[in-house]
Amino acid sequence: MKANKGNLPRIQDVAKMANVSTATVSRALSFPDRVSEKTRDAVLQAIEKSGYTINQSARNLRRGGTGTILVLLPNLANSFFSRVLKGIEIIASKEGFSILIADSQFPPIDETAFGNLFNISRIDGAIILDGNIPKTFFDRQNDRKPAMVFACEWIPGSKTAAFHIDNIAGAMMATDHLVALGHRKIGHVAGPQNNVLSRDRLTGFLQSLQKHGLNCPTDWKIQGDFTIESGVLAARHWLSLTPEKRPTALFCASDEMAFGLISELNQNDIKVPQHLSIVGFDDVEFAAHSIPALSTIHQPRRRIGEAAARALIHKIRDANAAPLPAMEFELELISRASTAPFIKS
Amino acid sequence: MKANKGNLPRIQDVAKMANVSTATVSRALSFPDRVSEKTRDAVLQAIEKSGYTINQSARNLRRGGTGTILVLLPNLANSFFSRVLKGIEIIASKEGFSILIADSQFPPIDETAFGNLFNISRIDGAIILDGNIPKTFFDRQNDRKPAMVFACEWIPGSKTAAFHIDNIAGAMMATDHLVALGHRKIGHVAGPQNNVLSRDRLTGFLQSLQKHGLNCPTDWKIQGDFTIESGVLAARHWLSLTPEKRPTALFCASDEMAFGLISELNQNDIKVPQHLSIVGFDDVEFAAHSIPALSTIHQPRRRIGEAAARALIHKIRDANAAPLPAMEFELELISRASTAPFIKS
DNA sequence: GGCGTTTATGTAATCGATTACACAATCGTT
DNA sequence: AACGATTGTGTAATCGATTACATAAACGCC
Repeated sequence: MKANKGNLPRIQDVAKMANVSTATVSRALSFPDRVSEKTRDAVLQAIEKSGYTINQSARNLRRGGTGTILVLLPNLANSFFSRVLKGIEIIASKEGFSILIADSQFPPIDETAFGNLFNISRIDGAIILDGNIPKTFFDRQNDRKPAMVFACEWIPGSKTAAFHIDNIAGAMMATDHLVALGHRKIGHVAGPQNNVLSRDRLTGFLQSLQKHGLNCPTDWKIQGDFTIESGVLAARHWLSLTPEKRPTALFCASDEMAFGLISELNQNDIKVPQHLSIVGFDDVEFAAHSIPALSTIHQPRRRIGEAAARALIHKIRDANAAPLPAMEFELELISRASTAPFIKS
Repeated sequence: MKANKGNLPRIQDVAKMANVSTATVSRALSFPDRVSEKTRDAVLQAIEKSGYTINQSARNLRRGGTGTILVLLPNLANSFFSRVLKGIEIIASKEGFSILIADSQFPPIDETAFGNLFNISRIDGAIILDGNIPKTFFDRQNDRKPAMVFACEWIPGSKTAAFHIDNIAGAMMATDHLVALGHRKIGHVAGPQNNVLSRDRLTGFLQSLQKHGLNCPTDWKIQGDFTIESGVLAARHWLSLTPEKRPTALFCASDEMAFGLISELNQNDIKVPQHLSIVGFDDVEFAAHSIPALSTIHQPRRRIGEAAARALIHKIRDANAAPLPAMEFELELISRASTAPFIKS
């Protein structure tokens, strides 16, 4: 009944109520089948009655963990990532982990800040959604590093487990779709140059073209950076081409860019899909409701987050355990109103 | 040089290196002016050389805190909230707190889950972005509760500090804008019924109308719930009215709804702003790039998150300290292309 | 019935930092 | 010079849960 000064019941209080030792209470919680059914019930009842909840700091201290995982994302204020984050959150909270969130790009962090984030005394592991973190960091093998997994992005050649879709396949699906609609002059708005996603999506785009015996002049490969603004710039580039030299369809490496592109074209009285077909990538929230509704490649963002979190926690709990089996994330081409059959003019 | 088995330097290792006691090391870190300059330097140097970092679990256990704050938001996969979250994250990580994120509405949580989240042995405090959490929870005064502040939303009548814009003023600005453009038949697409933001925005809307001697028939008050989909439904409602009985302008309580509304109207060959002017609320990312670009009310989401986090941490550090002074968050009417002067037809 | 095994539980050391208390050295004042 | 106040530092208890080790009881088998 009476608790200690801090007013919160401790394991001792529960032990007293249930007439057992603290060790037994601890075991009843951590290894229920190590105690007899009778005592387990008594303990659970005492816990119920006292309103006891475990003191995580004490447990973490004793167990040598921190109970928190770091989620490093390029930009939190981006709904693409917040969906993934949601998947992570679902698993993490179910498993009793807190989340430490950090943006790597805004504000940009330097390597020292980086070391602080990854400080093993603060976190048990990290989920990294940014393939552009300093490589030197990963190469350091001398000191203790927390468990890590990648999600969505990754570092090519790294042995760290990575959870992401097959971006090459996705880009091929998108491009195939345009070809199937009869387009032969197809361009690409690419993501940032040093990014793995951009690279793979470009590769998939080119592979699809090659498969169909098409090619893409330099003029039709437009450099972007995934942002709406770069989509606007891409539109200006397209507009700057002489009309007969314009592609009739564009594959954009992100929905955001497609969005900015369409917006700017609209300002200049170019209609999508009548004058130009456009496919995006990601199927973000607004894709279904933009004008016109955007054809795009859907990827299961929440499931990716969940898978990454599960794998990380698995690794944290047993560093030497076999990694969870690799996962396939299904992709889907969502054909909406921004793409239409090519019509000879 | 040699560390303990776990391989991480502890405060003892630092103490030994600096030839002082652990107490002194601890003081050098927590109360730098309680130790002489000479020893402080020695300690800092030892810390530097050993790469020592504090073990948060141990500190938390001893100090009786958890070092984590709960952020409760209605839906993480919503860029409005993720911007606020970013502000929170900036302050929290600067102050050494981890964040535990929870969605209150998706998946919905019951009162038990709620109690678990707010368990004081897991968190030091909470920032609540959802005004719809169970009232009974707040009324319980018997047991220990963590420190709390509201952000964006709040519970009317609650004494808990709340950080949010003046929604009534914002709604008035939006409505005044439509009136200034010459509109006299103005409708409103409201947010969910049990929501404080909806309520205040409706109030501001009505106050503006009254100020200008206008009124709003029931038909022109359309019930929504802040989502894109409910904007689509609002469009259908508007379309169902006989043309001469339609409002010529609508104030939408959220940008999302305005977005869905415009999208659906567009499907039905109604052009914004030629046939109907529309103002939104929040100035979310895509507002500037939708077609047409959306006129809306801008609110400083990140600053709200920062202010809330600062206030919460202040309260956690000293429960009895005077609360930080209330803040004013500036609002701004952003006039874009979705609103146009009323033209007699 | 006796002995090895399994099962259930208790005792007490331990994780690493903080801080109450004690003590010594230095300072300021008259 | 003597005494109280101040400053700087060390010793050791403490936060609460976990777990290695010990022990006791119950079981199984010949």
